[in-house]
Amino acid sequence: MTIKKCPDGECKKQIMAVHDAMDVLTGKWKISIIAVLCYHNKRRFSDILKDVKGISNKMLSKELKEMEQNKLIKRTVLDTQPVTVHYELTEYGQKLQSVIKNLSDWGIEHRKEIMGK
Amino acid sequence: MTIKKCPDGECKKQIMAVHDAMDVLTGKWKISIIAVLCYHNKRRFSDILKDVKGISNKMLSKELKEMEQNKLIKRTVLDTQPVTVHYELTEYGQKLQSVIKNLSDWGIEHRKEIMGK
DNA sequence: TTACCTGGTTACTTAAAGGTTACTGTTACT
DNA sequence: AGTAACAGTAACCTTTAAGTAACCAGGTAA
Repeated sequence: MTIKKCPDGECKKQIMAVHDAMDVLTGKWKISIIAVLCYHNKRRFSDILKDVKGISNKMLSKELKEMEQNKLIKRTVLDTQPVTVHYELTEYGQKLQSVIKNLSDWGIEHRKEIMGK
Repeated sequence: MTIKKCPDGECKKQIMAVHDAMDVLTGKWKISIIAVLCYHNKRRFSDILKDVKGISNKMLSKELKEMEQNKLIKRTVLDTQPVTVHYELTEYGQKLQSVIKNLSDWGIEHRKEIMGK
């Protein structure tokens, strides 16, 4: 990567786009939820509640709703005895994985840098 | 990218690393500040204040301080008439650019996806 | 009938992030 | 003497994010 001067306006678009992406990833829980859904392709509400340590049902419900609106996950209601609900990453949501990998790689380097290498 | 099952513990490390990276990038202003410092290699406090629209001196001061602690930027006090201070990305901070590029690319796709393609 | 499971919602409270305004100290200009 | 630029600080207030606890509806099983 080289430092490139933005041809006027380009910079702002890029900053907007980064913020769009960040909106989807920020908060205390979203990344953990995405990770769970990477690991177990399909997962029920109460399972995710157990997988993501510390999250409350309120927060989980809220985050899942947001992520569904953002088309990152798909919600499926199953016609079982006590109704169960499946959540899974959409094909599109799975594209986040490379973004997350990238962040994670930098984060690992960062920790080394700060903690003293 | 394929969905890979984490060999136990790997997942948690990755999630931690992503959160480490996010800590550095979240908040309303940090990405804009980094962008400004990408564009003009060196920049004074009052200039950044003008470049980043809407930021207050309090916030700018706070964010710059944090970013300096995280070794992303370098602060240089110049011995001029009214003292001026230069801020610039460290070599290490410049590595964030590929991360930001990645986020931005996904963000652009995301906006298309949500707004209706 | 009472109690429990699932997947939530609602109301209330606390903690963190961010905004606003005013102020400091230094030098220089008029 | 008064004002202005620079790089911040401090005090105070508002907004947003998150936590806690109770509750609800539909169905099951004892």
